[in-house]
Amino acid sequence: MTGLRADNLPSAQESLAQRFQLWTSAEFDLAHCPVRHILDRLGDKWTTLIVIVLALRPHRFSEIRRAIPDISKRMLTQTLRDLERDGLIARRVFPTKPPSVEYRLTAFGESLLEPLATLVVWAEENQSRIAKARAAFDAAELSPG
Amino acid sequence: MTGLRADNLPSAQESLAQRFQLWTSAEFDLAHCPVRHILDRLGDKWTTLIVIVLALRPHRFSEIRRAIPDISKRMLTQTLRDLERDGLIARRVFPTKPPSVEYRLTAFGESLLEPLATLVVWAEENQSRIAKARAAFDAAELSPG
DNA sequence: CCGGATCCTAGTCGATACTG
DNA sequence: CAGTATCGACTAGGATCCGG
Repeated sequence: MTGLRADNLPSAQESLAQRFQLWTSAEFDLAHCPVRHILDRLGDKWTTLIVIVLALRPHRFSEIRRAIPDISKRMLTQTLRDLERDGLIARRVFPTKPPSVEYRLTAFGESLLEPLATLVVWAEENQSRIAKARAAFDAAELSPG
Repeated sequence: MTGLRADNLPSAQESLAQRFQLWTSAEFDLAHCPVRHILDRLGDKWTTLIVIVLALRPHRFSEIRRAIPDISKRMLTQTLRDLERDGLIARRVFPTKPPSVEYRLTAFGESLLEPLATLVVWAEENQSRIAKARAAFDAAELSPG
């Protein structure tokens, strides 16, 4: 407790730091932590977007492409398969002609929505602040040369 | 409202879907959305880990390296600079000899902790479930093939 | 001790063409 | 419509050497 920097932190944040503490303790191998794999996956270029699109309602393959215009078929296929593999989305084929395939979040996938929304909301609320910080930083780098 | 798939969603999740709905509306350009840049940054290989380490207390450069054994100097330097540029961490140089440099979260950086923790906790709680889903999926791929 | 500069490899992703 | 296969560009990131 005393080892933590709790000077100006509300107590909620302090317990949060303790939570991370467990996480970084020696018995926990940060280098090979399975949580890292999950975060890597979530952090990849398309996963989050696709999950958000499917959060609205089930979509067909082409619908997702239209919703995310700059994704290629290749990446869409691949990311959908990864998400299916992880049990976050379900794939359902209708034997129509031409065939159609529907993707939807599983209940498990829906459980990810709330944590994800927390982060997205933070990003939304702070994007201008980050943009300003970047501009200020870049400007400061040039003047004192 | 009726367009949403609210069949088996608790109402909290429903409003969450509506939140995403705004986000994906036509006026909002998903392809060039600034939020994507932020999530990309957060999702990169090292950012999250470094933020978590600094959440515990300020660290010196070498301390962070020890906390995250498999990061290279190159990537640590680069990621720290990016985080500083975004205003999430502060860099302080002590003119000792040899010099030492301390990194700590800014107040802004601390505001990221809670959303981040939400996601990390989810990942922690569900890692075994994902591992099982992957194993099942991979097994199913081989047998009917 | 901190970290910049350079070189180089390995994985990632987009474009294109093709299948069922 | 919903993919698969192949190729080539791009880049993240590790190794190494060097400077303050």
